[in-house]
Amino acid sequence: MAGIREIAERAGTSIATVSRVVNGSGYVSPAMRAKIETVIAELQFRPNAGAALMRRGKSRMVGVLLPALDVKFFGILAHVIEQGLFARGYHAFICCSSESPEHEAEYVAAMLAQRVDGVIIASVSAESTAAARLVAAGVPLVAVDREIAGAVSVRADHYAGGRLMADYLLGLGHRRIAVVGAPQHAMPVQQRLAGVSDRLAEAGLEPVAVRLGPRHQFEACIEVAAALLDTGVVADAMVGLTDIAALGAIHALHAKGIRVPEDVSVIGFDDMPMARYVLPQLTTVAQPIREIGALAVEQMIRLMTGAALSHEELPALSVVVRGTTARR
Amino acid sequence: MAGIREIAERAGTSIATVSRVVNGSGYVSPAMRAKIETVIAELQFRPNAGAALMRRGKSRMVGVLLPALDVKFFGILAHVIEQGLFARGYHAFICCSSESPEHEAEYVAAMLAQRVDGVIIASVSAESTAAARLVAAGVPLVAVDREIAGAVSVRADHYAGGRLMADYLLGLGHRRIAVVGAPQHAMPVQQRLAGVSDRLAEAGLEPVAVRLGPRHQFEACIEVAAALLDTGVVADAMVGLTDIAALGAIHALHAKGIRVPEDVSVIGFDDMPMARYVLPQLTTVAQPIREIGALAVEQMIRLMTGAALSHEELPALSVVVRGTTARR
DNA sequence: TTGTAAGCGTTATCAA
DNA sequence: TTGATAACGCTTACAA
Repeated sequence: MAGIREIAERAGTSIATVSRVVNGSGYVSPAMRAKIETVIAELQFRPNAGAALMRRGKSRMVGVLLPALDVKFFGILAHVIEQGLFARGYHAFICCSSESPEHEAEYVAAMLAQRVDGVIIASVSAESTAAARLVAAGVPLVAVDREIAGAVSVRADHYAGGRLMADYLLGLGHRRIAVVGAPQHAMPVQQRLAGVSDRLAEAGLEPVAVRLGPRHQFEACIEVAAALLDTGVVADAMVGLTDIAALGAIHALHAKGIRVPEDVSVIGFDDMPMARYVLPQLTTVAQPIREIGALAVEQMIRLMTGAALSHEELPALSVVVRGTTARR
Repeated sequence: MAGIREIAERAGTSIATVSRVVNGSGYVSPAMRAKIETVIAELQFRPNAGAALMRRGKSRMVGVLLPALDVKFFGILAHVIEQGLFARGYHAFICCSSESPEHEAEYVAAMLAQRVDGVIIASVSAESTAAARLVAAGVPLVAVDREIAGAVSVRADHYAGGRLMADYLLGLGHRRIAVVGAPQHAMPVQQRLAGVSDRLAEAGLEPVAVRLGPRHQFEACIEVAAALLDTGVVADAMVGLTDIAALGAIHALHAKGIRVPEDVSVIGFDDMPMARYVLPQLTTVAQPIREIGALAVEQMIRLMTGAALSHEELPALSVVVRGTTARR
């Protein structure tokens, strides 16, 4: 496999000049550049990232650690982050831990070995040591959608979002409000729940029922909502702490012959594409996920370049009114 | 930053032995191993992947090139492939081209520079040169969901799937069948369409209307279906060449006050989670996406290890009957 | 504008 | 079971 040395020989120049051409650094005369580029193409030269990394000590790569890729939220996040990083001249090293600590540990080791310039980490399980190891290694760290000790954090104000959901339902005249959600251990979910409860308390109310499931999966969410309904509680509105949970509630309601929104209003959270798939379309609180991803990249760049962190506020959450809510 | 040399010094041994411990290769006495591991932990030693790559010439990494990560199909695929690769001792280098040739070219270069042991490439735009460059570089290549010259291909039989859709509708007594889909340039979509048309032809029929949109996005799909409906064609069943397209058809139908499945039956293709979100839930042809991902990994392993390729048949496609189809 | 030369941190071969 | 040593291919001062 042709190396820089062979290129230099054939082009009648030195390896230093070839390196300059390959990296676009330093001065090279147009004639020389053209000649070298020709030889590079001829010999199908492919630079060796290992050698470059060894010399440079850094890789212009940013690790992106996510718990899953088959979950829409993370898929979108990965996409936005990749775009942002690319635009700034960095490559994304996307890793998904698949909820497995073993995977996670191995990918963290791989990132460290790869000498990534930083890591953007999205809501990994609480008992994971990934963040700690990264911090210990002195790698710039940006947490997305959760807080991590020693790391900059970028996330929506889930508590405010919870208040918003309750507020909107209250404004519609609903008083008997039930809440369903999952996964129960997720911090954002708990914060939204707290927001809902607090806002209701201010109105002298409390949820008529709360039910959180362990798994954030459609079928499981339907079951959680069905179980709640089976207790016989009477609600005139239901809060889904995520869009999936709201969709689960709608299906559970439907199975019982209860109409949405005529009998019961339903509101979700996230505004993922799925919110628009149901009929009627789901009213939900939109989470500015793309802005979150973009801001995470921006903070990472600042961290890596030593610039001051921005204290920019996240775009506000907002209720997207669609068809599953109605005045009481 | 501590290197293997320093570790050796502090442990009172040679770098060769340290290397053996780090890589778990060769013989090292338990006592020596313990001592070295202690020092490694103390100094927070992190191996340098660049140096290792330079020496070894390969990275035990497999590139995974996808057009997007925020599309459910690819998210699931990436997830399955990552899992399979991990289980075989390889790391996945997941790259998404974001539909941009520029991104794609750069990631291909990065993969080449990284000396990946192989690349699994999923349906990238036809005019991309990615596959060609990879083939030229002699990198083992497995194409998923599309065919690429010079590469092993793993994909569902979309043509058969198309026939299956038509077949099922025909069996229900439908005769006036319209077809909508997107993106029109995608080979799988065209193959499904061919399957539908051929099966109808065997029954002496042809689609009452066909409409393909350029973008596979929910809103765009609704518009495509609405435009088809606006022409005034009378159909008693609609085929969505993807689940999204089918969902778009349902929404367009709904907007016109046409009931599903009472007035018009709708069938989709893929069986993504979204098929279950709508009410009634979508009847669709299930694509064995997880098996496809797993098989792609298996073929890649065989390619890399020089084993014979398997000629295993893909699990058959099947109609998942849910609520959007009814007897005429 | 181009060339010289000194490593970078490993792995693997061979010898002990 | 361990050690010495020679690459691996590149970047980057510094010199010319």
